[in-house]
Amino acid sequence: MVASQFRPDLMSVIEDMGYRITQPRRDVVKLLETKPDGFGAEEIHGALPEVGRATVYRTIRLLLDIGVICKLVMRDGSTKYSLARVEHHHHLVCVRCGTVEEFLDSTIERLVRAIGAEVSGEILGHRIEFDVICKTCLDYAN
Amino acid sequence: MVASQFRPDLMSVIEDMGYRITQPRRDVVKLLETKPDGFGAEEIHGALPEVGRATVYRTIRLLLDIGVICKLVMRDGSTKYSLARVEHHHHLVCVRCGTVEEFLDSTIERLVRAIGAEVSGEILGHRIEFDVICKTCLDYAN
DNA sequence: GCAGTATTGAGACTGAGTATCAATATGGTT
DNA sequence: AACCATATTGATACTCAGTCTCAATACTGC
Repeated sequence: MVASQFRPDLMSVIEDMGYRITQPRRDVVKLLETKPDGFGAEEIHGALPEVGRATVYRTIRLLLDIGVICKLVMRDGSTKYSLARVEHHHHLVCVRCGTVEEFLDSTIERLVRAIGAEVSGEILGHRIEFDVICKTCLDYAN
Repeated sequence: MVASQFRPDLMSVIEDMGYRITQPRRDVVKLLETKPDGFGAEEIHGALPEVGRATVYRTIRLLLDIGVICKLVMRDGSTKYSLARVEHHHHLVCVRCGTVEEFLDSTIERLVRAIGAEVSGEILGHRIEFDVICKTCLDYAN
C-alpha cells in the first residue's frame, strides 16, 4: 500500500521535456534524490551555496510543473515538497519528525467517485492528507 | 449531506472562551457572518479600514484557535478561511467562483478509520478537499 | 469611576517566493 | 572546434501574507 520506489532518472525527464541540462539543475536534482522524506526549498538552498536562491525555486517549480515532485502544506502552514514516486497518491505526514510517506488506496479513489455522484457539481480533483505519528516516532517514544 | 446552518452566536463563543468583546472583534465577526462562502484576510482588512491589519489577522487567528472558522489552502496556494458550521467536515472548493461548501460524509470517516488500521503509525487527523465546479457555475456555462 | 490587564494600531519586520536583467552556459550547426 | 541563438543563471530588488513590538487605548470586574 505504500508506494514503491520505481522511478525514472529525473534528469532524463527534464531533458525529454525539452529543458536544458545545466549544472545547477543537476546539483538540485541530485540532492533531492537523497531526500525520500520530503524537503523544503530553503533547506535545499542552504545546502547548495553554489546555486542561486532563485534558481533553486525555479528548479522546484519546474519539477512541480513536470509533475515529478509534489507540493504539500503542513499543518503549521509551512510548505514541503516530496518526490512523487507514483502518479496519483496521498500523503502521510508525521507531525513529529516531518517525514512524508506516499500512499495509495483504491478504496479512497472508489469513494471519491461515489461522492462525485452525490455532489451537485463536477469533481475535478482532490487532496487528502493524513497527519500521523509514524512508526519510527512511536517506537522511539517507548 | 451539505452541512446545515445551525450556528451559535460567534461573539458569545468568544466571550465564553474568556476573551473580551471589543469593537474591532465585533466588526470583523459581523462581516465574516455575511460570507458563507469563505473569505480572505486581506479582503476583510480592505473592507474594514477602521480596523488595523494586525487586528484582522489576530482575530482570524483567534477564531481559528477557537475552532469556529477553518483555514483552507486553495489549489493556487492562496489561503481562504470559512465559517465552520459543523465540527468535523471537509470542503468542496469551486475552482471557478471560489465558493467553499462544507460537506459531511460518514463513509469517509469510516474509511479513515479503516485506513488507520492499515497504516503503520497512528493517525491524528486528516484533511480532505475536493476541487469542483459548483452547480451554479455549471448551470451558468449552459 | 477606577485599576489592572487585554487589546489595539502603526509600522517595522520576517519568510517564502517571484520579477528583473545583464552575464553566462548550453545544444544544435557548420 | 568555433559559432550562434537562446535558455538559464545569479544577484538583488521586490511582493505578499502574516507576525512582532510597543506605546496608547478600551474592557471588565470591582
